[in-house]
Amino acid sequence: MSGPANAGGKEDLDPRIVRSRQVILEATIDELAEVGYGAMTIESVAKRAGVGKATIYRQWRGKADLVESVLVMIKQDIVVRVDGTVRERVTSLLQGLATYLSDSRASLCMPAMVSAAHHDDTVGVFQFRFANERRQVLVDLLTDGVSSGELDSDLDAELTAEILAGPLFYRRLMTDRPFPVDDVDQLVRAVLGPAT
Amino acid sequence: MSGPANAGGKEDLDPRIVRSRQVILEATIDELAEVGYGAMTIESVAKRAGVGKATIYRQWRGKADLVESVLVMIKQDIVVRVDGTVRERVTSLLQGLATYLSDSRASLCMPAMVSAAHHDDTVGVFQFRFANERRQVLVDLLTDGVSSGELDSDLDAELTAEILAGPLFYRRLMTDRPFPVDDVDQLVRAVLGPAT
DNA sequence: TTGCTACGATACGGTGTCGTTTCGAATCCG
DNA sequence: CGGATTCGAAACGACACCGTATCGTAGCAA
Repeated sequence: MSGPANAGGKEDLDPRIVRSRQVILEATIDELAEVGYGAMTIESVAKRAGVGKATIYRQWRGKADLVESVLVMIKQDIVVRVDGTVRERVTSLLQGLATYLSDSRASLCMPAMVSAAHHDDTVGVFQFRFANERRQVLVDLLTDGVSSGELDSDLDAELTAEILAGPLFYRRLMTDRPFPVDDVDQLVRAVLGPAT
Repeated sequence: MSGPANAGGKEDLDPRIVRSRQVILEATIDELAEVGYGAMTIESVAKRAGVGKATIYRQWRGKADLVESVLVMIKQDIVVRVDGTVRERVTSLLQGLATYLSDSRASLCMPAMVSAAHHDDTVGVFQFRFANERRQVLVDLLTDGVSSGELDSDLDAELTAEILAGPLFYRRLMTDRPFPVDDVDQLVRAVLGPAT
C-alpha cells in the first residue's frame, strides 16, 4: 500500500476517460429508451453524447459490447431488509422493484433490453442471468418463510416468486402504466393471504 | 344478394394479391422474431418472402404499417368456455394463453412487439389496445365469479387478472423458458385458493 | 514547462437501406 | 383466346452507418 495510486480498479485512470465513459453510457441508455436496440447506432450515441465515434470505439468493441456495459451499470443492487417478518421483507423488496420500474430512467430502456436479449446472444446471456439473480433473491426469501413456518408449508417458492414479480413486469412491458408502488401491499395480501 | 361477387371483404380480390399478402406477412413475423423491429428492413422481408420490394410498397405504406397488419393477423381470438365453473373457465383461458406463448410462431415476435410498442406510436396504440382487450376478458370472467359468489367478494378482479396473467408474460419475456401449460392448474390454485 | 495522451471533429471507402421506377414474364378474368 | 393486372427482378440516386485514420486541440502528469 505504498503511494496514493493503484489501489482500486478504475479510479486512477485518466479523468478524461472516466468522464467520456460516463457520458457515453448515459447517452446509450437514453438512445435505447427512445429507439430501441436494433435501431440504435454508434453514431447516434456519439452525437447525443457529444463525443467522437472514435472515442467510443476506443473503449468498446461495438454495439453489443457497449450495451453490455449499460446492463452492468443499471443493474441496481437489490436491497433486502434483514429485519422484520418475511412478509415485510417481501413487501419491501417488491416496493423497491416497483419504484425502480416506475421511476428510473434506466427502466425506460427495459423494453429495448427485453427485445435485444431475444435477438442478440451476448445481450441475452447477461439479461437472463441478471433477471435470474434478482428472481433468486425473492425465491430464497420465500423459502426462508416456509422453513420458519411463517408461510404455508405447501407454498411453492419458485411459482410464488413469479406470481409476485410477474404483475410488476407485466404492467411495465405490456402497458404504458407501471405498477403503482402503493398497490404492492394489496398485491402481497392477495398472494400471501391476509396479514396475520 | 345478386351475383356471386362483392359479398365479403377481401375474398374477391385477385388471388395474386391474396397470396403475396400472405407470404409477406409471414415473412414479417419471422423477421420480427429473428432480428426485432428496429433492425427489420423492408428489403429483408422482401428477400425472405421471395418478393419484390415494390410488391410490399404496393400494399403497405411502410414498416409500421406492415407490422400493424401483422398485429391484427396474430391477434388470435380468445376462446372462452361458457360452460363450467368460473374457475374452470379461468383455467381454460390461461391454458390457451400459455399454449399460445409457448408454441406459436407468432409469439416468438412478442419481444419485438413489446419493444416496438414503446418506441413507435403507431405500433404502440395497437399493441396496448390489444393487450387491454385480452386482459378485459379475464377481468370480466373474474367479476362474474365474484357476483355469483363463487369467488371471494373482496377479490379485486383487475389485480387478480394481472396476478394470473403476469407470470405467463414474465416467463415469456424475461426468461427463455415459457410458462408450462401443465403448471397453469397450480397457478390458479395458488391464486384463487384450493379447489372447493 | 514539457512531453504525453485522450479528445472532438472530420473524412474516408464500403456497404446497406430507402422509396421509386422500369422492365418483361406470369397470371387472372371474362 | 386476349386485354388487363400483378408479379419478381433489377437499377436508380440519396442518404445513413460502418469501422478506421488523421487532423489540430486541450487537459493531464511530473
